[in-house]
Amino acid sequence: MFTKATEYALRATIYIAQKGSEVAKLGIDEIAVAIDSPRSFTAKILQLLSRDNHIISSVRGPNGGFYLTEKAKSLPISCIIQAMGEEEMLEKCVLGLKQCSETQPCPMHLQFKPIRKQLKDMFSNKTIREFAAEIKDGVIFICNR
Amino acid sequence: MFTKATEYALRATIYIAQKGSEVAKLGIDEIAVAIDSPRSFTAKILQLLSRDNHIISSVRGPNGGFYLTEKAKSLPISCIIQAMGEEEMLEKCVLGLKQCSETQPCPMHLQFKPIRKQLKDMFSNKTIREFAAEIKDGVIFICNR
DNA sequence: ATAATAAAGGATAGTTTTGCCCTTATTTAT
DNA sequence: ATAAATAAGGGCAAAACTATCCTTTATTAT
Ligand code: FES
Ligand code: FES
Repeated sequence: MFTKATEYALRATIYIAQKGSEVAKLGIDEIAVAIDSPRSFTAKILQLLSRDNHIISSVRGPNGGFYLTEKAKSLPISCIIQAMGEEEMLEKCVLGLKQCSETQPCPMHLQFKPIRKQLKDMFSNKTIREFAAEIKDGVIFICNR
Repeated sequence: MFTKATEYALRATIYIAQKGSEVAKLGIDEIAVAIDSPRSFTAKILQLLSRDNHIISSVRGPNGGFYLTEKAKSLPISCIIQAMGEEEMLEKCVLGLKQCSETQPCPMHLQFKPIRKQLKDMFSNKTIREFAAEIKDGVIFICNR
């Protein structure tokens, strides 16, 4: 469905939102272990989400690390997908036609459209905070290796 | 959603099912133009669907080409996805956890599962013939460049 | 000030996917 | 038989994706 990079972005952001805070930032090592992802690759992704997209906040130096502001936690999960440049996944034709079109639809369009709509809604209507909250309950996981 | 290879496989198979027959086989050139795909890459894919998976039939030499038997046209579209080795797309965790699990679900599992089910049903319940038939009506397209 | 810490950034390598070209094998038509 | 047509197959190159390593910069604690 998504690239590895986007999967790591989603898992990392949700994990940081759940476990970290401005006064208890999380280091890249802890994050990579927690979400079971390659350390350096994950670092690059967090850099992108932080530097270019301001979804994640980061501070260098001792006691530095990553965290999400309360405002950032209120963003819909779809903003991560956008930041990773995969928003077209939620728009494009399932058969790969140049563009998904109502006037020149592919054979799957009619059935696929409402399903894609549900996906879009799922990513648009729930915030990072809401997804993160579920993990705290202990019946939901961000890693199951 | 799917790789380019699988998109081409789906488009090509549906096109061949609609336009071709045992007495009017389609050449790779016509197919590639019709579905707007790279010729040689598409040839490799048809080879795979033909040689290894017996979804498509092929004959070499003059008047040769590709076609689908009536039996093959009755296969569900999901068999193409399987042949292309992408069946896990319909099973795996949307966040990329090692495995999608009921006992250790990710934060999206509960919402995602029914959506994925609809996708699976769409691919399992409709045959290649049914998707192909829609194109004949002229209001459905397999290429819109 | 200095040293330690942790993210930022740059370079590079490995892998997979996508795409192209050219030769070979098979079938048909003459 | 021979020639022509057409898929099969091998090899390779370009691009995208994934991953690692090392240096630099910023921040904090002492
Ligand atoms: S045209 Fe194919 S999904 Fe809309
Ligand atoms: S565990 Fe993530 S979708 Fe099932």
